[in-house]
Formats: sequence, C-alpha cells, structure tokens
Amino acid sequence: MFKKISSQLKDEIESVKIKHQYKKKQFIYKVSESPTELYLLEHGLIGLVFTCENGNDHLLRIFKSGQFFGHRSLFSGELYHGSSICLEDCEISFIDKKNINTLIQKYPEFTVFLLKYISIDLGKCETHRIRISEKEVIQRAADAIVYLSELAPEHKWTRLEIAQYCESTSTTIVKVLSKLEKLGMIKQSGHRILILNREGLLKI
Amino acid sequence: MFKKISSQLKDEIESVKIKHQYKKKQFIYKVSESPTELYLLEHGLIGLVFTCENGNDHLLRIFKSGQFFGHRSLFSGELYHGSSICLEDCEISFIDKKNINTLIQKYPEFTVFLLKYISIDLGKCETHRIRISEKEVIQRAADAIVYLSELAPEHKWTRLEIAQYCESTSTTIVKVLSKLEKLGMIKQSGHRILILNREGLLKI
DNA sequence: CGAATACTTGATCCGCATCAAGTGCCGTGG
DNA sequence: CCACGGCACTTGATGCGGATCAAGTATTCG
Repeated sequence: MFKKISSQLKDEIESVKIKHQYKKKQFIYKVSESPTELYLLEHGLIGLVFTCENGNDHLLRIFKSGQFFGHRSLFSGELYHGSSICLEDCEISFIDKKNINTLIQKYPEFTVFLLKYISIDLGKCETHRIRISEKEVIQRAADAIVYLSELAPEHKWTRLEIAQYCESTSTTIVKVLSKLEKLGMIKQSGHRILILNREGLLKI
Repeated sequence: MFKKISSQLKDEIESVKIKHQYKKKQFIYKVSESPTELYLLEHGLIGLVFTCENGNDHLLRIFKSGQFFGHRSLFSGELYHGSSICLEDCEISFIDKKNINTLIQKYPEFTVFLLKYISIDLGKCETHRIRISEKEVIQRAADAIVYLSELAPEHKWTRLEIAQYCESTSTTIVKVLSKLEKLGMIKQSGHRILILNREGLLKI
C-alpha cells in the first residue's frame, strides 16, 4: 500500500523537471500566489515561512534536499498560505502542474506517496501546536535545536531562525541558550551551537 | 484533477461499510493504538483530542456528519497521535483497511480526494499555529466561537471545549465571553452563546 | 578592514494561567 | 413534578513566564 516511488516514476519525473538555481534569501513563491508547479529541492535548504502584520516571521516547515515542496497548496486547491524562501543557496527542479496531473493519473503510487508525506506533516504540526501551548520556552527551544541540528547539521541556525521555528523571540532564545550552556547541555562557540547532551535536551 | 467522489465509488463504500452506534463521551479509538480501519461519521459530532501529562485536553480537529476520520494515522503509517471521542451521540461506519486498500487501487480519485482533504487540514493547522502565538486570547476565542458555532450550530459548545480548541482555559474563556457580551458582539442565555456580530468578532 | 548582521544582557511590564470560593443550571429519580 | 446532586459557569486575587525595549558587544563576510 505504501510502497516507495518506483524507478520508472523517478525516471519520468527526471525527464519532465527543469532545474533552476537560487541564492540564499531568494523566494521561490510568495504567500497568496496561485500554485502552478510542484518543486523538488535538489540541493540546499528551503523554509516555508509566514510573515504576520507585525513583521514576525514563522518557520512552518523546512525542506531539505530530495524533498518535494509547494505540494500542499497545489493539492488543496488553495492559494499559498506561506512563502518559500531559500535558507541557503539552492538548486530546485520545477515540475509543471500539467505534468503532475499526468504522473498522478499514470502512477497511483505517487498520490499515495504524497498522501503519506502530508499525513506525517499534519501529525507533526498538530504535535507542535500542543507543544507551543503546553511547554515552556526552554523545552520548546531544546526540542527545536535538536530537531533543526539533526535536520540540517551543516546549516548555521541563527537565534532568530530557532525562535521562528518554536514561536519565541531571538532575545529569549539567547537567554535560554545561555541557560542550557550553564546546564552543560550545549556549547556555544562563535555563533555555532554544539549539542553535548541530546537526551538531556529532549527531556528537560 | 480534483473531482469529487464518483457515485460508483460511493456505492462501493456503501457496500463494504459497517455501522455502529456510540454514545456521547465514548471513544472510537485512543492515542497510541494502531489504525485498522477508516471511519465515516454518519451522524453526530466527533472530536480529535490529545490529553497532556497534566490532564489538559486539546481539541485538534472536529468532524461532522459526512466526513471521514481516522485517516491521517492510517495513511501516515503511524500510531494514532490523538484519540477520537464522541462530542454527541454518533452513528459511525467502519471501513476495513483491506477494503480501503482495494478502493485506493481501484479508484485513484479516492486517493486524490483524501490528499486534498488532508492538505486543507494541514493548512488550517499551520494557520492555527501562527494564531496561537500571535493573537491575544480574546481574538482566538472570538475566532473559535465563530468557527465552532458555524461548524455545528446545534451543538452546545461548553466554555471548556472552546478553551481546548483555542489553547486557553475555561476560566479565561468565561472572562473573555463576558467582555465580548459587554461589547455587544454576543449574547449569553443559559449556557448558550448567540453570535450578534460575526464580522466584528472576526476582526477584533 | 569596515560595515552590516548577529548576538548579549539587564530592566520593565503585561497577559493570562492558576487558585479559591462561590452561584446557577439542568437532568434524573423518587 | 419537584428536589437534589453534580457539572458548568462565574468572579476576583495573585503570580510569573516571557515579550519588549534599550544599549550595548562580537562575528562574519565582502
């Protein structure tokens, strides 16, 4: 039922996709636009962000190389509810909506794959929603740095990005990080954060 | 691409589903159990809830008659991350996992329908996540009573249920409701809440 | 090397959770 | 049909987590 994408489907995706290069901080699409294609991140790191009226950004989802993005709005039939921005320089493949249509008709497994992919993300988001209201900021921050550093160990996560991921502020994250360092859970060198006690962080 | 469910598929679902009766407050499934079927709510109201260590409940999603539920964990391949409970007396149809498999193979449109359904819910959850951290409780409560009363106008939403939906507490919701009443936005009679100014509530 | 960006630290303040001590509805059984 | 028990609601007092503001210092990158 939930088999992986077949090599035949992979080949077909290869043949219709078109590669583009992006620089850090460039947008792939912006909130309220209408989806016209599916994106496949070949290399780099993408953030799905939402900017509030007051200017606060929220980091809703993060995509790493090999992952599709821009799929939620495409399949829900809605306008984008957030913007996709490069957190690093990226290489991104575009797959036109027409081609996606064809692939979905031809490969039912592709739809099942996407269904599983989104189902997992819905679970993550609902779990996250509970954490925001139940856990104190130090717990949310600890979870966040473990999650983010394992998702993209090579990325230099800033205090602001961590805050945007766990619904806090950069000032508060700085204070929390220094508390975690005093507890011996992490080590800060330069702007880098090193995790010393992963298990400890997760059960603060 | 995103067509509705065909009458042929509907008939087939009819032929394999098995109806069950439930009373208010009964659970259909509980957190951490393994999904074995898909549920279709024929009549009543279902809440997807998560109970924290401290006993606080969170109302993640609400299903009304005609909607499928129990699908997220089924398709993500995970254990249930929340429990389904009857908010009212319910009539529920069970569709066995085996039959779902068959239906998905036979009707690709069914998978596409489910993909759209979950994509919309992921959007709702991410929007909700932002609201929790950005909006004050009076705005969240105002949104919540509009949403809940339109979703199920006949249901007697309690202060606690409203709180569980918008990440607050029943005490706070009571105070907020009396403030909204003073503003002339709503009217409380008995335990019922009447919306007097829908637009006003949404843009507080 | 210089400028921009990222980080740091302390002071202040406020929203809302929590606690406590009630009152009022409402359905149930006698 | 009414009384009673329980659940839902109400109101005020209190405390604290963390946002916000301000005024710096440190890194990094072109």
